[in-house]
Amino acid sequence: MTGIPDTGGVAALRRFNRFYTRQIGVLRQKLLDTRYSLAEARVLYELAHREQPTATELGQALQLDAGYLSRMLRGFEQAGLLRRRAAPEDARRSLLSLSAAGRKAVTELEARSDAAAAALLGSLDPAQRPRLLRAMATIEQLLEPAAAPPRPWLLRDHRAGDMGWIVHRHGVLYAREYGWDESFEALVAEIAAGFVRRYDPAREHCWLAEREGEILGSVFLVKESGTVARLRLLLVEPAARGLGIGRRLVEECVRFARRAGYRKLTLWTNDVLVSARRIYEAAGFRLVKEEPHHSFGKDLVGQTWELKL
Amino acid sequence: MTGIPDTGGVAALRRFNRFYTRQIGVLRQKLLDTRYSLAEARVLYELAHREQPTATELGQALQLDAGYLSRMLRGFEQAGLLRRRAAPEDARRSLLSLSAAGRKAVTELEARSDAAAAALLGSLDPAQRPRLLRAMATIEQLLEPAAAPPRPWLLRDHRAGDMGWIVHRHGVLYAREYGWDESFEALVAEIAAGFVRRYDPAREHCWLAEREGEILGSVFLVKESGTVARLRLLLVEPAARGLGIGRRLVEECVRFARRAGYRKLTLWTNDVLVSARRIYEAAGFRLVKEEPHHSFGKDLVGQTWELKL
DNA sequence: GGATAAAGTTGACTTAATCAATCAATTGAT
DNA sequence: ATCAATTGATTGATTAAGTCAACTTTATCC
Repeated sequence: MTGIPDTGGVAALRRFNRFYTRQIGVLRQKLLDTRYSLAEARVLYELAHREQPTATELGQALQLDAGYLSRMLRGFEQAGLLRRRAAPEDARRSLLSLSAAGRKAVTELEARSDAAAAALLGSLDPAQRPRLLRAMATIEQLLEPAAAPPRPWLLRDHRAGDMGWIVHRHGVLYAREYGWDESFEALVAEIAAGFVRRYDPAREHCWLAEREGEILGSVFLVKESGTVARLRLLLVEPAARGLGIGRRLVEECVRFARRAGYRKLTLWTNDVLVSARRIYEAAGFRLVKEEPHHSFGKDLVGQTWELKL
Repeated sequence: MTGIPDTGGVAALRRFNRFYTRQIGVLRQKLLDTRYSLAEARVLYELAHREQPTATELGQALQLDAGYLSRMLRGFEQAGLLRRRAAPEDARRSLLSLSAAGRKAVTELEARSDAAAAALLGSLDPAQRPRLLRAMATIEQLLEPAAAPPRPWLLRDHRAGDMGWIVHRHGVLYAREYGWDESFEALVAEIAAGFVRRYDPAREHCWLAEREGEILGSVFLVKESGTVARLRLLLVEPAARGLGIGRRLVEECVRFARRAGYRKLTLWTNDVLVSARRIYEAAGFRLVKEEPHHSFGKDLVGQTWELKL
């Protein structure tokens, strides 16, 4: 029965659909005391956000009947909201664009929608707002990955809770991807605790990659000796791989190490971590030592990589 | 400008509303090749899921015009889907209930909705389904806390990633609620790592309270000596307080300690943690020692509590 | 150059939804 | 006990929303 989800999931999904149908109904009410219907408002919105669309284009985007849309557009034109221009290369089509009055109407509608959305958000505990927005982004992303807007990520320094998060994700991901046992998570916890205990801001650093409050990756740079720095615990979330986050984190370490006056940057990893290997190679690291060991419940081959600074 | 959220949030919320309007439109299409409109389908659904409702009750629940609903109900009655019975205590009202044919119609509609929902879920990577459902539950909960269905929680043993999670939440919550610095998070990391390193399953345990994959609380019971056990790192998420999770976690420790043959259960806490104190008192712990100390960037009063087993 | 298709329009129509008026039963105040 | 006010439900009248099919014009493909 693969592909058939459990009944609980179906029921929950349907409940959410009923819930959000009501929710949208409530928001629609706020639109309805304008002179535009929901369909009209959506057409106006699309007109404002597209470059000279054709009627067919709008109809497909909004799943509207061509005849219905045709009349609606004529109405807009008569009301002075819309201008049509024959398409130069195809006289059957008209290129649609809003007039100044049309743009004004859209602006008013947008203001209303903004106000309704802001009211909804405003009614929430500020601490909960990011949770709501993140949940919405998750749903969009899962249901329509292609259309979801690109979300930028950035680097930041560590703060309360980050050490635990790093331990958590190392524990989960290495168990899932390589079957490593709990002793690895314990090791990461010890390293993270040691970092905080002996943290020397001038010579050590921790970076986290974050996207809308969600941590996507992390790395440590710690002092090994006066001239040698060590890169540790490079991690990128599976969902965020391929965005160049790993490369960026390593670059940041190299730059910091240079500036802090280290002569050499070293790191220890294992041969199974192939995508990390590629990042180290690209950053100029050289493999200087390999030796088998038994750790974390597995037979592994440890590798030492170095970069002259 | 408190209460006015940032524009980014408003834009994201509106985008989600547009997105889900389309989403619901797509699902509606699947309903539309039955002989019932969306409004009719919703009325039938409510009829099936309520005990002898009145027309007004339905109208309020679904925000339908009384006249529109009245005609719709007459239609259902003529089609043999609906039976009305005069309310014994108020002859103006009729109690509505589905006939066998009505229940059959609802069953068919439900099957369609189930199929549409299952198809949507089925198109997803199985690993992502819980993420979708959790995101939906989050939205429901945030936007309509009262109506969201109660979600049961349960206790489980620890597994990969849990130690890190526990460190993470301690770090975040004690920083936020009490302003403790990073050395506390480091201490928790050391304790968690030590637990894993020296774990003795017969005499030690870790419990986590979980709700739909989300961790709500945790506690450790560790060996102090042959006859003394120590309760450590009791934590309950702010969003889950008041559900009795803390009490349950402590009870579990006490039960385990008794069964493992310990003579005494001890714990160390700080006087600022007042709600934890109440839990310990209720479980029968006695405060045996208090002493001021300076830790985690604060002046605190440490407390030792004990329970004879 | 003729068949075919696409973009858009129009007429005819059905369904959905709203509003106001109405009626009967009930409630509450005196 | 009586009567105004309220409530539950229905009906008539009307408007808005949406669909379907026929049709015109222009473009495309052999």
